[in-house]
Amino acid sequence: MRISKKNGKKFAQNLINAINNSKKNDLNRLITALGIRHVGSKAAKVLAKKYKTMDNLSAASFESLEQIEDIGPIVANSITEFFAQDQTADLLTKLKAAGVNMKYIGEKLADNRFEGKTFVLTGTLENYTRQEASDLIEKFGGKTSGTVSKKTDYVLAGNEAGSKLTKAENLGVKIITEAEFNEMCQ
DNA sequence: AGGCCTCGAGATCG
DNA sequence: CTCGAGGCCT
Repeated sequence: MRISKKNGKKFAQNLINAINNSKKNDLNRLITALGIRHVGSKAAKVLAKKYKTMDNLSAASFESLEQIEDIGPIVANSITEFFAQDQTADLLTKLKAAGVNMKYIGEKLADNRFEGKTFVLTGTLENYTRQEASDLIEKFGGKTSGTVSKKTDYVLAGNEAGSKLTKAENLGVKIITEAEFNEMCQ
């Protein structure tokens, strides 16, 4: 499957973003920006960690991909088809020539205080962007998700929190304020 | 069946 | 940003 007209606009925008952010780029961000079907930020992270470099990923076999946790046959197929395209190879060559980082940067603190904990963010935070809060949680070994379920450990609620807050209350999920979150990160 | 990621669309805000 | 629909994985 080639890149359709429908996806062209998004593709171009993602490409621009990838280039602009290249200074602090980690591999997972670049993978996300490629706009591979069924591969968003979560899957990109898993792929970056597994293959370490874009070269390794582009050469990955269907069998190899399918064995990865959370990656099934549909997603694996989507990835191999993407890298089989001539224009993908051209694109990667150009990005490389432009100095875009193609390697995984494994950064993790020794502090795993949030190990095994799942957070859901809702509302607007005062001192963090969503991205920063999310990065912070991950550096402490925790995870962030988009939907509240009984598996959620904490819902970090900022101002103007939405329906996730109600759902958290119904499920009896622990709700924390930004101030409480700060204390947990001290 | 359950969980949640991905993606598109419509409100939000600087 | 938030939400809902759709789809993938276990």
